[in-house]
Formats: sequence, structure tokens, C-alpha cells
Amino acid sequence: MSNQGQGCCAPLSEEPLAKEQAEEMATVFKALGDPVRLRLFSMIASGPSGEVCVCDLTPAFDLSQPTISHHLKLLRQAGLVDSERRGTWVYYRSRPETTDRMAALLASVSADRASAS
Amino acid sequence: MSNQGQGCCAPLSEEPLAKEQAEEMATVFKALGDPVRLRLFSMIASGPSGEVCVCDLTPAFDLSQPTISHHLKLLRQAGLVDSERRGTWVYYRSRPETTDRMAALLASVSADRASAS
DNA sequence: ACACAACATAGACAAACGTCTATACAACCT
DNA sequence: AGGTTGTATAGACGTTTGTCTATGTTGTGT
Repeated sequence: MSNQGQGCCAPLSEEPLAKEQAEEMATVFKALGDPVRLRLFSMIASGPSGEVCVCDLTPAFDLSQPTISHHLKLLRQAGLVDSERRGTWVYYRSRPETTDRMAALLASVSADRASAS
Repeated sequence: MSNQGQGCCAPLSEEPLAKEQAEEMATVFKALGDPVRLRLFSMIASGPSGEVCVCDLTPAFDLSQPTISHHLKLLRQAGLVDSERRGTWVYYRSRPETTDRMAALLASVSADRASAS
């Protein structure tokens, strides 16, 4: 099914991303791979006070409240945001560690690309 | 359904990511939101010569050749990679512009976060 | 011209996803 | 205590996604 070792091109040195690490990172990318979640995350991450109340997120979309809640849950499970209840309301804030990891991965790609030229 | 204007918290200044821009960027994130595609992209982006032959990508997975081809198509449609046929073989290379845009977006999130503290 | 190899496309199908309604839980306020 | 509001969970349902097999397309070599 392939011609490895027949001179097509140099064999890959090594997969730069191991299977397990790819699985983990893909979860994070997938979480941002939906327009609603991306906007939600964007609103949370750029909240003026570093956090945003769910009561301000929900009415910003033409979607039901449970749907927004579901999307927030996925963002939380991906490690992109954290939530805290204060009294009646729940506040979400971003977790820059996760964002930074993604940015670093993308930057390393560009770096590899640059060093190869 | 909400208490906007009742003192829950400051209303959002503005969605930092417009609907259309979110839609567009989400497509790119979604493309990397699958473990197989993320590994494919990683292999392509870190290819020693800046490009990788499909014939080296396909046997690296326990998946059928059409499945790999399909994933490569999605990466291409997302603007993450480009393909070129040379003779019998097809070579894929990454498009750093797209990667850089994603990194910039993630970095701006961190920046907003830092300036808010 | 013909056979063969690399890659892409088409169609089918189960699994995952995004959305909804209904309901539960938690906190506030008379 | 009881009613009301904010948020989460449960279950249902149509759509999208990831995978496969079968086939088409493009280039090579004899």
C-alpha cells in the first residue's frame, strides 16, 4: 500500500506529536472548534474584570440556556475555563495556562518551519 | 430569562470576536480538533524538508488510505496545508500564515487577560 | 496500449455532536 | 415555608463526522 524505502522521499524522522499528546491537545482544539464556544471563550477571556457572569453570556446568543450551559461545560472540561459560584450567579474565567500551551504548540510549528527553510 | 440591567454584573463591553470571524476561525480549530488530523498536521509542519509525501503519511496510521486522504482534504480546506503533485506523488506543506493567525488570536487572549489583572 | 501504483472521490453507515424541552438543584427574598 | 430566579442535568432527536469499501483519476513504466 506504500512504497516506503523505495526512494519516494526521506522517511520521517519521528512523529513530532505522540499519539497520546495529540489526543489530549485535540480535545482542546475541538472545544474551540465550534463558533458558539469560540465566541463564549472569547467573551470570557476578554472580560474586563477577568471574569464574566453566565447571566451575561446566555442572552448574547439566540440559543436556549441549557445549550449555553452545555457549551460552557465542554470549555471547562477542556481546561480552557474555570467556574466559580458566588451567591446566585456563576462566574467563568479563562485559564491562560491552557491557551499558552496551544499557542506554544502552534508557535513551535512555525519555528520548525522557519528553521527548515 | 436573564437579569440584564438588574445589577448582576457589568454588561459586556463588546463581543471581542464577531460572529462571522468566529465562524471562520472555528473551522480552523475544528480541523485540528481530531487526533489524526492534529498528528498529520504536526508531521507535515515539522517535515525536515518543509514538505511531506502522502506516501509517508498514510502508513503511519492504522487507517485506510481514503480516510487519510479525507483528513488531508479537511486540513487543506481549513487553509492549514497546501498540496502539490509532482509526478506520481503528492506533497503537503504547511501554511504558516494560518497557524500564525491562530497563535496571534490565542496570544491576544492571554494579553487581554494580563492587562486585566 | 496495457498493467500497475499513488491518490482522490462517492456512497454507506454507526457514532458523536448540537440543539431542544422538561426537570432538578441552589440561592435569594418575602 | 413557599415562591422566584439563575444554572445544571437528563433525555430525545436530527445533523454532522469519521470510517469503511468500491471505484475513478492521474501518472509511470514496460
